Amino acid sequence: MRWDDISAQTCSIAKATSIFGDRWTLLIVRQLFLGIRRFSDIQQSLGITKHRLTDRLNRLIEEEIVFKHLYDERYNRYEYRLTEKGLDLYPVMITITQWGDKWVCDHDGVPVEYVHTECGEVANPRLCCSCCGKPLSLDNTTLKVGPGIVKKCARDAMSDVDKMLYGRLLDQQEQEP
Amino acid sequence: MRWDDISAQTCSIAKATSIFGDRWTLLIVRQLFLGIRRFSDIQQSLGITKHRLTDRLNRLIEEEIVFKHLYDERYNRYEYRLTEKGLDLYPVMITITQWGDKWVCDHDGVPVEYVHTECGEVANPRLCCSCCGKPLSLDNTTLKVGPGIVKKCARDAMSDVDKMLYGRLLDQQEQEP
DNA sequence: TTGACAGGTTCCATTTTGCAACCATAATTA
DNA sequence: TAATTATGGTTGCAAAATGGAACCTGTCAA
Repeated sequence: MRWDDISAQTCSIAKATSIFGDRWTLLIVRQLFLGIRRFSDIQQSLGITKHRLTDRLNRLIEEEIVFKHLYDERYNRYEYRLTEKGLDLYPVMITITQWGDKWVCDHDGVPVEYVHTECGEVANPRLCCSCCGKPLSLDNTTLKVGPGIVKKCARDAMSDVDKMLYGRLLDQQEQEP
Repeated sequence: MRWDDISAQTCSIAKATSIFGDRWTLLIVRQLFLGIRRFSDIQQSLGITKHRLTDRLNRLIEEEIVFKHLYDERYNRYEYRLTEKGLDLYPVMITITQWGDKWVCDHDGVPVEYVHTECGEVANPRLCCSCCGKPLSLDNTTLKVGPGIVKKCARDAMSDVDKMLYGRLLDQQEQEP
């Protein structure tokens, strides 16, 4: 499978991977969240080559995750900022951080903590059900095929990849309607 | 910066990126979550070459995210399963899926939905404060340096990368104790 | 006028990936 | 019994992505 074909898949993780599945992109986004926005600051703080950084930033701009903001008209200087689509990656950054904090952290402990300003406490974010508010886990959730697959199935437009990925789920749901 | 140096950083996102920052690893983990566990099934369903899949699975085993499980003694056949460390990636998978569903989904709609079995509804998972239970967002959270940085700072052991990343946060907190 | 800085681009070597062929073991079929 | 198939790989080479260093352009500051 070629790289372009991955982004063409129905799966949202595949599409996200086609954007972030490389050495640098997620780290660049992290810098932007931390307020490191200028080309040279990002470049030096990451130790990425200018070449690669130019490339990745352009990709992020193409994907409308980042935009260039003129912060100094006299000098014609730009900084890179997250769009709404980019800012929406906040939960992803948080869950990755938490996984890393738990499993790959060094003995000194967690490097940063999230504070919930409304209650003033360290937040320790966790995923909850938007309906009843209770915490979600692997044990109390199941997967269900959504409209994206149901529609494709109805008009016989499922790709081979889709069939392998979601076929089992579809079969289950057809048996117990 | 070389690839090995990235995993040596204090930042949890950097460490996670050093594991998942490639074309395939996250997609392999997705297959495992979906119950696609055998070498040839993963290989065919992803369109990854055997070569690469061997490589990535071994890396995941090294990182103790995946382990080999003998499922047929007669044939000496193994399947790949997620360890606790691997299963703990569930929130990451969910938040990435949600981001993808919102921003890069095709017009047919969401491919899969998460159902909360306790309340029976589609879950639409969101991050909440473990202390007060209220939803978290970029607007109601702030970052604070944790023990990992405080300790390194105290014994003057912050790397240059750490200083650039967390220096600003540290300064802020020293000013307003 | 010289130097420095921000923000790149160009060129080439190195590393990572993709593709195809091959291999070993065990089971199944002819 | 011999040939074929399935699983789970390994090997070798070409193609693509990445890293490193040098170079370029526009602006300002000394």
